[in-house]
Amino acid sequence: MEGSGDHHHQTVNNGNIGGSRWNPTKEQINMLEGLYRQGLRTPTAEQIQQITARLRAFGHIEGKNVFYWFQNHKARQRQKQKQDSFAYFNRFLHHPTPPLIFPSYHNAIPKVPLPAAGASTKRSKLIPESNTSIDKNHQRYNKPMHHLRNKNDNDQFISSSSHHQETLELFPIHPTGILQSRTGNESENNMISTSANNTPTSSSEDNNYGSTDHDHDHGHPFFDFFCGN
Amino acid sequence: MEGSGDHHHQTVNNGNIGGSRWNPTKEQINMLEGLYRQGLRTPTAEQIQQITARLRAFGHIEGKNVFYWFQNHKARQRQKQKQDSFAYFNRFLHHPTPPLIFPSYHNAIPKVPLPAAGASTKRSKLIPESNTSIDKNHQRYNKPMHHLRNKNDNDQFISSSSHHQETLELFPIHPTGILQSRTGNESENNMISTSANNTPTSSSEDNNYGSTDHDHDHGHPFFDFFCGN
DNA sequence: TGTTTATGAATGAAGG
DNA sequence: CCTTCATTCATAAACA
Repeated sequence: MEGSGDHHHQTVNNGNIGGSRWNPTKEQINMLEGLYRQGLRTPTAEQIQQITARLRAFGHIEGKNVFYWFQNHKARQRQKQKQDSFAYFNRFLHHPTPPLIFPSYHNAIPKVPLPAAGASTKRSKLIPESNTSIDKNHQRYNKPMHHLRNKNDNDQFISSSSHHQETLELFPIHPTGILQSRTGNESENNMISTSANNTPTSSSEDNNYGSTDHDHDHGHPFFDFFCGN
Repeated sequence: MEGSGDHHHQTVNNGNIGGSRWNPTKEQINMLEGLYRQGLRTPTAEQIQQITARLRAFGHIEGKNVFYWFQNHKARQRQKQKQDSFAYFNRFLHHPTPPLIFPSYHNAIPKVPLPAAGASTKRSKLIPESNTSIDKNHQRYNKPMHHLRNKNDNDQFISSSSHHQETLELFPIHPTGILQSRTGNESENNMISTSANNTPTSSSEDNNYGSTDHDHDHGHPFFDFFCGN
């Protein structure tokens, strides 16, 4: 029925055409919201598959649309709610007259998150974590520090400069022709090159080098800019 | 007009000031991508140092930026690949006319070998549990791919091949009281909790489930067909 | 029809 | 490495 009229200028793109961004139909949005209200926050892959499949009956839709929708919706509900709670809180501050006490037996609490509820947002951590650790075995960069940066040259945290090495071998001006496999040996020159005949040939299996290289089509020097371009 | 102030209008923050998050310049991205295509996936500490040093010539940048960039880029490229393979795989599943009959489809998805890439997919992890009932349903949507202004018809996502029956529980019509899947078990879920009396069925922010009738386009509970039961 | 708002999409940054 | 959150960008939609 709803499809016969379509008078609600649902705009175009429902038919998947256009190429612009996905524009959900009312039905799709209703369903997504319904799911969200049911508690669905971050659907799994399977869930997304199912949702997408069902929603497809109402118009073009892809898995990523569902994924993004939930991401955005959750994030925005949260931020909106944050503001609300703030306003709510402010109201209390400005209004020393609470409307009424919540009945204890009736649980319809408006759930006020209260921005500063102690252990709130864990993301706002200020942990005194001085990361900057290196893999003991491979001298690998481990989680960088998130804050407390020098704003200058704080990159030295990486290596203890125990062994000096060519500082700029990473971007050789001349095509050395060898694609390094860092990690192979700290002593080795852990730098990539702009070579064309660089086949990982993975000497070391652990070396995460050409494992899934499905997107590298070496054939031309990419680093001309490094060299001068 | 570019004489001395060769600052492209790359939005802001390229000058390092501001304190916001790193906003890579085009040059920086080009170089990073170039390195990536050359096979660099997880640069070592020294490599990061060098890369950072080089890229700093184009704008403010820190080691952690490079570190994160590689991590994100790698992960997202992989996701993209997964999406593609899934779309490819799904094509057969959805079409009543597959080029050939499927050998087995009960469980354990046959890792489709990527239509366009030779992805060896040795990373495993991405799926088949097949046995052991540990299945905690951990397979999540791995982020959709981001096609650069390119409209593609691929959707779907990682599979996980879990033939688990959770399929039906995804959309419970009636408030069973249990959250269909893992959703708010991450601890942080949603801060609120003034009373700690949170009902699992209803998330947190939106507690108006079912009755607010803001979604009445169809004359039937939108989830009954979702249930597909 | 130009401006504002809502929201899909992308990605840097972390946490675990 | 994988998952998730926060920000931001881009643009269709809503509005006056």
